[in-house]
Amino acid sequence: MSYLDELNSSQREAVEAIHGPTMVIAGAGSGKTRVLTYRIAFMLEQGIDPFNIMSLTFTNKAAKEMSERIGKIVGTTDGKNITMGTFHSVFSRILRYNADRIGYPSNFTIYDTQDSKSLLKDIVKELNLDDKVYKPGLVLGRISSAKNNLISPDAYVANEEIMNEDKQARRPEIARIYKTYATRCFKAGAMDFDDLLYQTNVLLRDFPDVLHYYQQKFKYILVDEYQDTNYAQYLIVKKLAAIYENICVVGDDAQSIYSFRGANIQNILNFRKDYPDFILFKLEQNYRSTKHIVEAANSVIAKNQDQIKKSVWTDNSEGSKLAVVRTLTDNEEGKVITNKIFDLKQGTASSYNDFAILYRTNKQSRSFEEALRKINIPYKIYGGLSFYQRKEIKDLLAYFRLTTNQRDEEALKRVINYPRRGIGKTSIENIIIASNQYGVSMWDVIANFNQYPVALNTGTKTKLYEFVTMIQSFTAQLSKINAYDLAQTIAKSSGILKELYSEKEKGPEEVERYQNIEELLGGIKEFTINQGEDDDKSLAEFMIDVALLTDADADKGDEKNHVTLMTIHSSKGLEFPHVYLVGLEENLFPSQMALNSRSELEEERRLFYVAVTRAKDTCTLSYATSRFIWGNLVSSEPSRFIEEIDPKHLNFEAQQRGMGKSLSGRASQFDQPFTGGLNKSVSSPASSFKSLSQLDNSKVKTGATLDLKVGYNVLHDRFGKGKVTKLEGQDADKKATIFFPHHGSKTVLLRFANLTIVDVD
DNA sequence: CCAGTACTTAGGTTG
DNA sequence: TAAGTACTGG
Repeated sequence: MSYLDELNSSQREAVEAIHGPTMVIAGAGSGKTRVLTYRIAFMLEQGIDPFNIMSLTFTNKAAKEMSERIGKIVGTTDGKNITMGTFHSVFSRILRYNADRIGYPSNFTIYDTQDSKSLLKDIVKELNLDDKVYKPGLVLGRISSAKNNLISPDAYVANEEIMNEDKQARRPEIARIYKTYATRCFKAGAMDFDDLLYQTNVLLRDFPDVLHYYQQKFKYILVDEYQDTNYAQYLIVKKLAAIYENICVVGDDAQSIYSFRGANIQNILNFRKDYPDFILFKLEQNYRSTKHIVEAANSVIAKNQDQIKKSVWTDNSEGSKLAVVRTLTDNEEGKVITNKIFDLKQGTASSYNDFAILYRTNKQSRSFEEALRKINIPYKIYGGLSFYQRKEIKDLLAYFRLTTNQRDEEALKRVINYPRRGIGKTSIENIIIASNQYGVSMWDVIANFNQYPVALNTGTKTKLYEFVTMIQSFTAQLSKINAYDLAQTIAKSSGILKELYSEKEKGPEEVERYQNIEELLGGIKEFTINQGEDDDKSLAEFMIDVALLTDADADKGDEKNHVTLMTIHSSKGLEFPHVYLVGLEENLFPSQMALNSRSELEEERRLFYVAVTRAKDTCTLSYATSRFIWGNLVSSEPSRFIEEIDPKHLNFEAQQRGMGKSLSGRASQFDQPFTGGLNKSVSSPASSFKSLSQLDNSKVKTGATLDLKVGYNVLHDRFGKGKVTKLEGQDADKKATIFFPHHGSKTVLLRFANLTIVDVD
């Protein structure tokens, strides 16, 4: 029972109330994760079977942290038997078990956002709609919010309010796109991220026996970050908890920062309605931050109208006031903050891990990155392109996806001609047309030409046949060899490894790509054998979760000594001794787009609250009086959020001067107009000369008539001397693959390449 | 097929 | 400005 002694009285009450509906409103830094983990430990101690517990989180990061902490307290065996993870991962597994009920294969693919957008782009084209009006991201957003509110394509058309919204936005065809999109996903045996929640709802709605089974299994349900759940998630939880009502939700309305993508604060109010006899616990003591920080944050959030009343307080020391720093430009902001970090680190013997720079938008990272690099401070930027989104990784994964699910159209489109095997755009379009015509998947078409005739020439059919046979040979090995061996086989036989290897000479980016592939294969190797089970894991098993993984899963235990740079959104749930909250300017934070309505402005304010409460010891606020926005220097006003802080918690620092020599980069370009505009008059005549000289270009190429043979040495205009290694195509399409010592292997069309034969060795 | 250029567009982000 | 895509000339 020793761990219970580590809790304060309200924490302890929240831990011990394991029966019936409970809601825990947990202020920032109030020990929320501790309560959740101890609560589970307490349940097990009371004899509750871990198989009957389900604990849901909103992010991978939170899920991982929770599972580690629980493992430590209750031991790994019990820990493993608890159903724990994000909504998406937990319900994707349940969907796989029951896929046949709703007409999906159990090995359905999960489309990520890129896949969804690429499919939507195709559909917009096929329906002959304007791709400027129906931009993939925007359309996906509409579809996503429909699914999050459990609105099917048919219900969408029938819903007047929604249809009117679309009409007024001059996008009346979204309903049609949605319907086509849903059909295509289904045909491909694929679910997008929103489907994982939407289809779970369908499953639980249409199959009472399935619902009953999971109601009995999950007698105890915990939901973290409840303020960030959307309607689809809310309803799943409500249904599963309907019999036993042992449900505990934990959240903080003041930290709700995802309403822009469907999170619904209403869920907290619904909870009161759904379980009138629920017990409410409030965790109000902050253990993280100094008094100045807690009270500064409180004074700002008090300006919000929509909130559950609570008073967060702390027993910690008073600490120092929040510093407010003003700089002239965004570049100077980078330098000043960086120097402050350097000085504080020297003065306090702390580690660079103790520092975080938080910003509203990802693109603000640039000036800090440059400044940190200049004075050699190690840093790590979170966010941006994740490992699993990189092109080379997605390419190889597409082969894996196709191996486990041939109907996966996005995977097929990605690799059908990568590495190049002479299957062109027109051929692919014809295959898509045929697949729509026959109502089958693209794979069905290319694997059964007899059954589904397509407009393709024999040569292309032969190439497709080879491709199909290759994939089938991979599939045949799924149950025979382990994940790592099959992954290796695919990487080699598909030609991807070779392709990347041959590009390695080109430059550091190509080398990195090759290394990324090696890293992925290494990760699969670890997955295959590391599990300690009797049997090796298969590639199909590896693919189950891969679409749901993020960078947080990729870099394992990276305890390097670095300053952290991230957006405020991704900082939620984290804490740092020293926080630098930068770019505090009107129209940036709060974002210009949030100024239209009170509710949007209040979400920005909650975001500000989240940012300030990440800090344990010091918090520095900074803004620049001018900043480059899309190439123009725009002057800016300090953020209203600074004024909203009770000034007794603030310390306005004198403006920093002479930090760097000259304002570098874009700042000096700003000076140019004042120095006479000379640069302008230099550059434009030069470019007009160039276009004049292009006009009288009358060179004529006759390369196609060259009688080339493999082994000839030839001279190319641009690449110099090289040796012909391969010849293919007829007449106008005749092309040669030539190895150039300085540029690697290139394939050129003879019609265009101005080749001269040097010798015929 | 390759590479250079003209043109477009620009929010925060998890799974 | 910067990055990404579509187009075009060789």
